[in-house]
Amino acid sequence: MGVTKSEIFTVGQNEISSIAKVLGHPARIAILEHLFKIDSCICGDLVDEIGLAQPTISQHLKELKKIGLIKGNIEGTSVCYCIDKENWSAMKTTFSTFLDKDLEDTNTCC
Amino acid sequence: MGVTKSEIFTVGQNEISSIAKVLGHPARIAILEHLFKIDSCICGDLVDEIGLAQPTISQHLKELKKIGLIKGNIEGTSVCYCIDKENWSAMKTTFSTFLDKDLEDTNTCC
DNA sequence: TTATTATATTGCAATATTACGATGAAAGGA
DNA sequence: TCCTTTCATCGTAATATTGCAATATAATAA
Repeated sequence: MGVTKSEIFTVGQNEISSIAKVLGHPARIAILEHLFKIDSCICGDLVDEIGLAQPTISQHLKELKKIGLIKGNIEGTSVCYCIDKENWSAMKTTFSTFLDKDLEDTNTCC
Repeated sequence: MGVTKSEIFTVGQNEISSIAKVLGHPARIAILEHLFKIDSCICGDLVDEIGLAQPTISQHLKELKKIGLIKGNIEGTSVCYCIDKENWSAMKTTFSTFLDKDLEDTNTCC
């Protein structure tokens, strides 16, 4: 089927998994790391930097943009992509809350 | 093609994306949350709890086990699955390092 | 206007993922 | 032994993802 049954899960579970899904590709991690590193970017740089074809990079940028982790400003014929720091922080909070679940309990079993 | 070109990315990028990919499904988030909540579990519980067919749950458990986030102990006819806390901590560290990249620089552009 | 540059979109092929019915395997109970 | 319970695996259908060539679009330059 290939279709995730999102409707049977909570909003929170879908939110976390949606973020994780977007982060679940090395090209998108590489893009984000590069954007953090130079703190401003145009798409052409990324094509050279990462080594995938231009349409492929464009597609990955679209995914990152869709969940709001990056934003792009048109500057002449090129586009300046950068991290959306506000959304990045919000995402980090959401994700960290999930990651820190191991701190909440002290029981042990196996 | 559907094939990720892992070889052009760094070990770190592949590591982070691999973890994220596994967390990129709400059923697996739900499983982890449930395991944290009751801190011990058998697979049957998860089938009732989550609402997917038993083979589907089993498949998701396999994915989680493959990257080491959970472990399973056979107990009679059932299996006791639980979080592998050591690996969970290691994963959290890896992931947090990536998430905290926004703290490393102060420049702004867009 | 025409050409150039930079990025987005379309279309498609290859492969991966999700889900589940059917079946298998292993342990315990009757 | 045979049955039941519990979970894993197999096989398969439907859909999603990845990647790229070709093409479209938009802005600027000549």
